[in-house]
Amino acid sequence: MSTDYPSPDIETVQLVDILRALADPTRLQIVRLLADGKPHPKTQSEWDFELQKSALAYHFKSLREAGITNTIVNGRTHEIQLRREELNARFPGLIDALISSTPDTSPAS
Amino acid sequence: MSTDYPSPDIETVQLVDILRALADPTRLQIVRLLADGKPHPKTQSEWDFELQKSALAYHFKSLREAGITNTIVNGRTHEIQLRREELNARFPGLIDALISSTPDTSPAS
DNA sequence: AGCATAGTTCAACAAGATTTGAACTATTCC
DNA sequence: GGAATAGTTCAAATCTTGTTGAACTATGCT
Repeated sequence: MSTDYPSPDIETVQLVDILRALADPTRLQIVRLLADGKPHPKTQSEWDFELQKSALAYHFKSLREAGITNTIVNGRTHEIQLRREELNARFPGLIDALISSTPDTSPAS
Repeated sequence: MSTDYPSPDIETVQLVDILRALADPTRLQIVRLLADGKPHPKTQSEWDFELQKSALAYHFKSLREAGITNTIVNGRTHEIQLRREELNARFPGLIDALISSTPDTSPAS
């Protein structure tokens, strides 16, 4: 049957919801890895988080529902893709700023 | 006595903490109102949120601790100021993207 | 000193977010 | 059809956030 994974229309997406979705280390990291704009399989082994697959599914769903990603169903595997162009049109500069910023700062030595 | 309101060194500020701080409608709105870079008094009547002063104090503290604002003590009144230049150097384009994006979208009619 | 004003802190509560494991659905392959 | 693979959903447990009201600290004013 039509198992469908709808993302909200970009016009209805609110900034605060984008921020809430990205205000989590796991999801921020996912988005950074999606930065190339290409679809990435949801397959647990592709992501090296120490999380159960149900937790990973929860984060993927959060990102999709916030309007950040699209889901592409491909037989038995699913892929997610950053909605880079749409997000850029709706919130100019935001995604670039998030992705280009250094992932982490090493402690002062 | 020295009642002090320390903000973290900008170099130690992590993006995810900035995002967590801004992932709340009240705090996002505060930051938008601070966009002019000038100090704004914390005085409850200056902000028209429907919140107790303790809740407002909680949000101001969250923003300061996340590294987003500075506190300026001026006798019995306090002011907060967006750390615009420092944030811009640390996370280029981020604050601009947040501030320039439309505050809200009206529901489709 | 005494009082008013500005703001903070604290404990308690309510509401939300995250994780886990188990059960479930959908798809592919033999 | 049956087994394996990929992913979702659900309830339960736990943790984190935001709000309130009351008590408190600090400063200014008379």
